[in-house]
Amino acid sequence: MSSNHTHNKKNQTLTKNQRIVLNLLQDSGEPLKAYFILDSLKKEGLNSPLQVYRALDKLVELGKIHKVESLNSFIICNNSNCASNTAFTICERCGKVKEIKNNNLTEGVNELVRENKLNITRYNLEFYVVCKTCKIN
Amino acid sequence: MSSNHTHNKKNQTLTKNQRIVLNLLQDSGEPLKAYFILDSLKKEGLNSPLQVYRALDKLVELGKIHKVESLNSFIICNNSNCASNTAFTICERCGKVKEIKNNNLTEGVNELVRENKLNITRYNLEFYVVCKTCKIN
DNA sequence: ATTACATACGTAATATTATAACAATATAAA
DNA sequence: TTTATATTGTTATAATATTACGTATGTAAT
Ligand SMILES: [Zn+2]
Ligand SMILES: [Zn+2]
Ligand SMILES: [Zn+2]
Ligand SMILES: [Zn+2]
Repeated sequence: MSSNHTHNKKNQTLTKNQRIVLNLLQDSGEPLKAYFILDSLKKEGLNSPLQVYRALDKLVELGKIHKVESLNSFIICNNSNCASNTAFTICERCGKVKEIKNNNLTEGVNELVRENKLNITRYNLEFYVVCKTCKIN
Repeated sequence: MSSNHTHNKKNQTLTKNQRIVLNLLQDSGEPLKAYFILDSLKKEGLNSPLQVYRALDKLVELGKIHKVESLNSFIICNNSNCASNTAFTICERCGKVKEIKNNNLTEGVNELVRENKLNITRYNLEFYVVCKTCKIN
């Protein structure tokens, strides 16, 4: 069923619950809310919020997903190695979220952190935008 | 009672509920949670969550306070004119929150936004740190 | 094999954070 | 004054997240 087979390689160390939650986020690509995940995975055997939250916590810890704080949502990591540092653009009109990849912005932030001697352990940056699609309309 | 008199000048356009919520945040200086604010202001006549949330919403809109998204908390604006752009450091050990003022960092972020041609309407930056006090211990 | 330890699981209950819906009142324009 | 807009008060409810408790499973040391 579904697309489990496409992800087995990467997710082999995960438990069943962690795997099915990750797969859902992977297949969606959008930020999803915990209770939406719960509803979506009832058929896979998830019955309680805690099962979802525990899986989400673990996946966040592993850096495989991120929490979009201002949306109370979780999204698949679109980056190979952002560890616990995250940067997103969030469209104010359509809600579309994009993880900002290894580009000038994240490099620049690192520089700023160095310059300002901030003893940063991690950061979460949320940029609210009007995306290209919404700009046209 | 309390310290209303010290803030009247600034807060004259505000309604009663907005004023007492703002005063509490002003006097505290720390991020406070909505239900803590509610409990604290029962004696001032606030009875329901909605009264607090409505005041908070308005104050955020006016830029007088900010929401610290990852803490579900609200903090007085420590800056004259950050409008809707915010940047905080949050100590991972003691929870202390500082709003980053008009310094290299915020200027640098603005520059990055320009360089990357991001069509930003506003941003919220949360830097997790170990503060000086916690670093020593 | 047995013990100890850490991690994960399942379930129920509860806590925390936030909004919907509706009637009333105040404030500001027109 | 009439009309529109914003704010209030109250009750109920929705949405988000954690505590508590007992069980199971895997791993490593004895
Ligand atoms: Zn990522
Ligand atoms: Zn959009
Ligand atoms: Zn501010
Ligand atoms: Zn600290």
